[in-house]
Amino acid sequence: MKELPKVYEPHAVEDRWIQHWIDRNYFAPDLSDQSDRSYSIVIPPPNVTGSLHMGHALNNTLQDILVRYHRMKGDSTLWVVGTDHAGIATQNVVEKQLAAEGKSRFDLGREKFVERVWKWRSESGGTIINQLKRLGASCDYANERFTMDEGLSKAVRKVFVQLHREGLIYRGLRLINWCPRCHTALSDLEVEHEEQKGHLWHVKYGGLIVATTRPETMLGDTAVAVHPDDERYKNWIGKKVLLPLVNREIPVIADEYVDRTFGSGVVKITPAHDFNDFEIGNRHNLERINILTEDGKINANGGPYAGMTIHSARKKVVEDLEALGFLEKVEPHTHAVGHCYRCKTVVEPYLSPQWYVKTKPLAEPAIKAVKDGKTKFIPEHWAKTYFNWMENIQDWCISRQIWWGHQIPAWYCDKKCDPVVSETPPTKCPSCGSAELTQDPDVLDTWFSSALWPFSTLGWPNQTPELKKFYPTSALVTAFDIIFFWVARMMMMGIHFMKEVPFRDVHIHAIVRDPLGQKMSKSKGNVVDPLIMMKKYGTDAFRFTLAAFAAQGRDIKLDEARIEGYRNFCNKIWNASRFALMSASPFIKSEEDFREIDPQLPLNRWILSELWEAIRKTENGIRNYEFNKAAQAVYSFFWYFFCDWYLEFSKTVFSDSTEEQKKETARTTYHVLDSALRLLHPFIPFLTEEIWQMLADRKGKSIVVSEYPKAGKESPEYHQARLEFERLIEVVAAIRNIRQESGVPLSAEIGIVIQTDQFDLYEGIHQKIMKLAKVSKVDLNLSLGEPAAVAHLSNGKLYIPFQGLIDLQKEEERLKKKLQRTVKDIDQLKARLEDPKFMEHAESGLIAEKRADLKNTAAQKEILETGLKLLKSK
RNA sequence: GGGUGCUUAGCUCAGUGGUAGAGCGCCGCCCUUACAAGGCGGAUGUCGUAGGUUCAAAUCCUACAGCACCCA
Repeated sequence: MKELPKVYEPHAVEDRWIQHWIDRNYFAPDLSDQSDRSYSIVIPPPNVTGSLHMGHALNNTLQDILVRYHRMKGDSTLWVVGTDHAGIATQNVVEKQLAAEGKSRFDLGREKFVERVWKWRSESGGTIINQLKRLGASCDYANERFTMDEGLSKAVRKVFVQLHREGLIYRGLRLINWCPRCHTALSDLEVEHEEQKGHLWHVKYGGLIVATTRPETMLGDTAVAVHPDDERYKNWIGKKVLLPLVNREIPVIADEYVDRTFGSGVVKITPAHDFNDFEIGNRHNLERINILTEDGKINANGGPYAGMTIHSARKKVVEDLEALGFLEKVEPHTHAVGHCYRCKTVVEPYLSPQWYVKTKPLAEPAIKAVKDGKTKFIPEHWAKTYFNWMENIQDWCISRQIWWGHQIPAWYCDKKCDPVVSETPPTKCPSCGSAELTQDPDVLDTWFSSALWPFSTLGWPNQTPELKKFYPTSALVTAFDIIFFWVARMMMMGIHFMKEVPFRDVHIHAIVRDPLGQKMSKSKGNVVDPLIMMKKYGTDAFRFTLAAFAAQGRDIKLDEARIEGYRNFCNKIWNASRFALMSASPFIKSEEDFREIDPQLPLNRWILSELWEAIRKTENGIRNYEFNKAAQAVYSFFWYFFCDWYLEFSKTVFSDSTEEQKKETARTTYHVLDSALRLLHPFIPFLTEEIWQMLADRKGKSIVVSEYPKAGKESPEYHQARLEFERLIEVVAAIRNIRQESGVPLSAEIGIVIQTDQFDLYEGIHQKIMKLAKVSKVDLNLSLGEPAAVAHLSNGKLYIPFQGLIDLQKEEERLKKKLQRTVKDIDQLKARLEDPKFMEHAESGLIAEKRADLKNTAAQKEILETGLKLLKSK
């Protein structure tokens, strides 16, 4: 007999097992496996600067459930882990460190700065990986990847060069989104639009009134535009107006783009500082006047305003306009302003030469792949979001003016020939032969390398066994907010370079929100730290909570009370196991005693059949990404069927049965517990391993690589056992109800009588009724000698003779309450069955069902009325 | 402006055509030798509003309201 503490203490257990699993290499894929049963997932690589937040916790818990499940199913399973170099974010971190030392990156120079980032990475970059381990994530840690690894960098260069050769990467001078703080271009996606209260200034341009939200950009105006059909301004088209303050003559042009209803219907055109204006400028061949520096200050083109920030220039321009009488009026106005997704600085449209990916040719096959079902979104409706973006995709600006990242493999010669794009540094310019070559100083967008993640991590461009076995990957698990950033781009690159989609399934899961439903963010200060939750309630309980919350199509408002509830569940598992070890272990010698069982007792057959049902439901849930359903199935099986009923019933066997029956029940207890642990293991890895090891000498094997439980076939005998236990539970519940509601103290001994014509159903279960319902005597079909409390059973009637124990008043109330409900039910059922339309249209099975319901309810009513009569006769 | 999702018990959420469910909380009774982080019993809902389809609607359709998010 083994003795365990009463309360489960998770922390020591968690630390011990994760290390054990890693040491034993359980998470490594089996490449020698010759079958084609493989399962692979690549982790959405967390930023190397990151630390585990709720989004990671949920994302990786779900992946781990999938991966552990498939590993137990015997699939050759690989979960690729690694981090993303997170160009701008990481550079910001190190620049901040430098700033604290009073230095900038320019003081160090590029080479020294990059060295410094690498140093930072080797010291602090492992944080999030360690946190993943604490979460129990069963990744292949032995083969951790990093987007700046030599192998992955080689893939990046190869992709760049090939796309360039194919004309899918080009360099162009266009407007880009410029972050004046990060000093770099951003892609459209990296700009977050936010509604802001601003003003609409109405300014006199000669005889015209122009409405603008950004008066300072007038320094770069090269036209004003009206709608060609706008009668008010027909005569102005082709004329010139004088730009105030700047005193430059600019043309009045006509363009369909102008919204006649906005402001005065006349807009200023600043081709170098507004995306729409840029397009208009191209159409009308307008001059582009850049008025900003890279710091976001007014440059020399701004005349007297040069050197001012945008903000102060705006203020001064407005003041000057007003002073000179050019300001017609000012209105409050709300408009969307773009901010840098990394540092939240307002971004500026800025004219600058950058590298682009021509996305349309890549997007088309990526759209088709989803339409053809080669990749499936789960839930399906996210495909719409994907299509919507892909079908309207813009060319992707991939160059960044920072130092940390993959430097663009393009070189320029001193003669200004076309750039040389090459995987290795060229020695001379192929056009002019010059050996004076300088590499493009820019680096690539971080998402460029993440787009290659599903194949670059598997060794591409080398044809490795991993690539062969695990590409395409089985599933990608992520949140909706990076469908564009990442999922779509992986689709494009994967299909283009591998000729095959990067993953079969894309499961889009919820976003974790705070209790008020707001997105968690550091700036709002509403973040719940998963590490604190894990510490407070145990990692297993925390993981189970996330799974239980992970219903498709709804965000998660994290409620700490739920975590506490599942902490209690873990404790329940612990104590049920404790009981099993105490009561059943004397009958168990080894695994052999409970691995295969063929029980004869209905009790044991019944729990097996419930176990199988739970296995089917859990497995279905996992396979369909319905993690909440899977969690619910395994939770209710364990707590309700196994603990509340089976273990309680088993006590009657252990206290009063033959040795043979005890042995069978012990073996079943172990078998069911062992299976339940394996069923729970993908959700609750640590606790299940701990107990699984206690059940028997596992000879060094781990539950991690144990076999996933299988649902057995339900024979007629098992079905019979199930019916018997449904009856039994019904009787016990009825007795308990009477006891409690009619005020019979637990200490009081009561006897019961069951009247039934299905004798055999109740014959064998007296002991169990007596034990669970605290009954001292059960008689079958005995004629009643005295008045009794009554209850209806599916196959008979239950009587509890008053014996002076039942509170008559309370019993009357109980009966009346029940009767009331019965009468209501009968009325409803009758109305249904008497409705000719219902009888005409409803399926015959349903009608039969309703008839049976009515018969049953009528019998119930009858017995309750009998009960009331008995009371009166007393 | 275009789009998506949500609105069910006090709270957090399941529930895609047949008499509304779970956890937590609440009200009783129990320290019954696995577990008080527990056991047993109980109460609780015009399923956002208004129409429509249907024999039958939380569930399908339409409109509206509120909330959240995405895109421009």
